[in-house]
Amino acid sequence: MSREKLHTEVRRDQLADATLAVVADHGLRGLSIAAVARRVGLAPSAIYRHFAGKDAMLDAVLERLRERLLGAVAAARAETDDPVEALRRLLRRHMQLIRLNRALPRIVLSDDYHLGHPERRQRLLGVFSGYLDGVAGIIRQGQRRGRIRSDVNARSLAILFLGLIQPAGVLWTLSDGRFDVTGQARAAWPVFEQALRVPGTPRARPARTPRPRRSPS
Amino acid sequence: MSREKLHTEVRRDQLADATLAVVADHGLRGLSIAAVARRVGLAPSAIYRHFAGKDAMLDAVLERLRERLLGAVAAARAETDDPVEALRRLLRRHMQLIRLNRALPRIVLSDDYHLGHPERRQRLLGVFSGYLDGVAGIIRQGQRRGRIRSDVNARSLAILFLGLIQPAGVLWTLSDGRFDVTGQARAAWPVFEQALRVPGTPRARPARTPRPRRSPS
DNA sequence: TGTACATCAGTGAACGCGCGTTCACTGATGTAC
DNA sequence: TGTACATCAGTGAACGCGCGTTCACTGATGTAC
Repeated sequence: MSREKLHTEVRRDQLADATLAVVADHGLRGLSIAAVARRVGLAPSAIYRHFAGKDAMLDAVLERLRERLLGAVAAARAETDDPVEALRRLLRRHMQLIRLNRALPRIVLSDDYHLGHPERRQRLLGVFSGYLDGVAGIIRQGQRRGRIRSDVNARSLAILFLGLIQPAGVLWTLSDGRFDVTGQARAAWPVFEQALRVPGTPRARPARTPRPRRSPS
Repeated sequence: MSREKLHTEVRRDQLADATLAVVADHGLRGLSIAAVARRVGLAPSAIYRHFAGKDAMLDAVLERLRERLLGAVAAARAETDDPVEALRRLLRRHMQLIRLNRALPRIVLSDDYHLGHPERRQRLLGVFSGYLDGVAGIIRQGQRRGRIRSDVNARSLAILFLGLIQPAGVLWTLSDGRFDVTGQARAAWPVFEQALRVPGTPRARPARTPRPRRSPS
């Protein structure tokens, strides 16, 4: 195995990745110090040179997921000025994030991660809040411009947006990747878009950025 | 403690309830034979008079949750003939189910429950499918009657309906009951209703059964 | 450029703990006559 | 209604296992002179 000495910053990164991989393959319950060590070719005791313990390792992993989630929100916002289009892109990005990080739903949805660890639950709630704040921000922008209905508060709509993603993610995980997440997203998006529309507004307003494929209505 | 001898059918029921309670309080990770035994006032070894092992106990618990979930669908269908109203009632019932069975989201969403147990994953997927079939059935009925848009398939809409519930449930669990699930449901429902509407249909068609409160539009 | 020393990422053996499960047993409850 | 026996839900002690963590150690890498 690797056996060679690496600087602790490098190892920490490597170990965080390995942890995500183990969780992706074997779930939180299958996550053990030994499994992570095996994955990078170290003795279990070596882990303690880089993390105070298992808890610290899990904290590092959550931080990593937080960055990626909020990164997706920021990227979607940066790509376009149209709020509705930004949401569509975020949906895409989020689905891709789940497909690439199978550990994401496992950690974010598992109560085992935070039960009995109040500080950790607080942090996880913080990640959710941060994400929802980002989405609500986009929605509020759309409301100010009259593109999105204003009779429902942005936060509730943001949670509804999350509902576009979460069940699909769960089914995808449960079916071991057989469930078609992107297909579901493609089918659900136009429905959500109609739900956002200001009551009385006619059908399709063209988005500011051109769309690649359009599902046949 | 109880110590008295009970017939095994009675004990099995009691133990299944105790298991749900332990999971509600301490999560799947906190679920141990000892904890369940303590809850009903028995010695840990007594459990094995009624279940082959921990796995069998978890199977019984899933069966119980399945009954309650599908029961909610059946009840909602039975109460009204209007498909859209049936969905609204199911939403209510499902939220209540979560509030009363805090173990429900923990078990249904936790990968620890099924990872490494292919048969169990299959069963859990079966519960999901059964629920979604029920919802899709209601939706198809609405589509036939022209109350619900037909340009999106019923299954996708059913998953979207689940999206009304799941994120709320997760936030409720994470926030330890502080998140207002029913409030979210009340806010999200009209949006979902609009999303279902056949494009071009005017605003409010009165439901066949009268509604108690109506959120101010 | 070479030598002496400090630092620090690695190892393997050992620990204590909690947990699921087994087993020989007890004594209350149900049943046959 | 009473007696003898079978059944069966209970007990407590003991087990083996996996896991997180500790600790004395090794030897490679970096640094000071």
